[in-house]
Amino acid sequence: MRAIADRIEYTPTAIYHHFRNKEALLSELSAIDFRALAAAFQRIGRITDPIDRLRRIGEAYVAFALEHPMQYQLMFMTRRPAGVDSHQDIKRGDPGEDAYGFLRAACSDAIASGQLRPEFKDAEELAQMLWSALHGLLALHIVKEDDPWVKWRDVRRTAARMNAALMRGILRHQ
Amino acid sequence: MRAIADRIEYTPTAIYHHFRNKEALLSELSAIDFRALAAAFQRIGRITDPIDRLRRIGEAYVAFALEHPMQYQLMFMTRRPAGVDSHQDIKRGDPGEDAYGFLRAACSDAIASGQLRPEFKDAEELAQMLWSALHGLLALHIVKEDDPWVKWRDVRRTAARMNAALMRGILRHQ
DNA sequence: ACCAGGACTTAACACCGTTAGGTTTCGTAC
DNA sequence: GTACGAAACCTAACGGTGTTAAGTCCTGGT
Repeated sequence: MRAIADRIEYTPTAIYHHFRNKEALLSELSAIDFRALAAAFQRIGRITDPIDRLRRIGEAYVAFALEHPMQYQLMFMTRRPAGVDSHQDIKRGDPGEDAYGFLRAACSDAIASGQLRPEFKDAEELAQMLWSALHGLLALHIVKEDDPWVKWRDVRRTAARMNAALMRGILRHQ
Repeated sequence: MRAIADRIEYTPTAIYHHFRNKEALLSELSAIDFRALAAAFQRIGRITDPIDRLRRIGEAYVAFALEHPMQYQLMFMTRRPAGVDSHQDIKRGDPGEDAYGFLRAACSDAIASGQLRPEFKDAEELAQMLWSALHGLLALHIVKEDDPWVKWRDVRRTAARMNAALMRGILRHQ
């Protein structure tokens, strides 16, 4: 808070007239970033083949994380302590919902298209699986970037291979 | 540090006679946990089929993370700020190396067995892919446990599905 | 008996998020 | 034109954090 105050050339206390506390400020920043991710997904549009759409979502997700690593950490790698929402918040839709909803919809469409193996019939579970896999690569790369015992390969390439393998693994044919 | 001091009924400063600082203490705790994970992997043994071995490693990894979530966070979800090693440390093998090495060896064997698709010929990359995918699920589940916009499915089941899909996706036949 | 060194403590430092209380600024109503 | 209320902002301080300087105590070896 003091560092921010210095940067904006105000007193630390000034910030508290605009945000309830540090957590509220970070939540707002995180919400902005979530809207940016949702916008990036929206730009993909409703590609008719849901499988292709899933592939594109994966690519866009990796690109976003690599282009905005700090934001990515804030959004997906720090626990946000369950907003107490002291003065009854409008409780408007969580901004994370949009991006996740876009992925879930694509998963739902993919299931409906009948191209997936029969064990994949829960869109929520499928979405969590695909999302998590890519997240793991990005998160580990950030956290264990300079751990000597892992010689990191190019993340973009590994992510592409992972995405391809995962897609092959869930598809009914081939 | 003060909380730890309270628990062990010593003064905070007493800790500094055994550890250079908080980071050194956490590093040591992390190292202990890494040795425990390596031991769990060692217990799997050298199953002859490397594919089966990879599957078992994945299961053991998930089990470890779910049984020791705090330790998992310390090991894989917090950045450890590149040990400055002021007074020349013995630089003995990083304890994380053992567990990761076990996985990498299995990947190497899998590649050598010729059962994998031709694009997978880098053991390091393959290890990072398989490890990351499972890590992502576990990490997101911890961080986004009570975010309202994700209805989390049973992690163990999702992990099993992910593992299976990933294996199918890297295998040459089927 | 001495003393070197380890184990431990007291007191304090600088930093952090946060708050109580006071001051300034400014748009609006009379 | 003045009064007023609210917003914007500041000073000073609180309690908490990791950390350190300096001193005390205890113990084992010569």
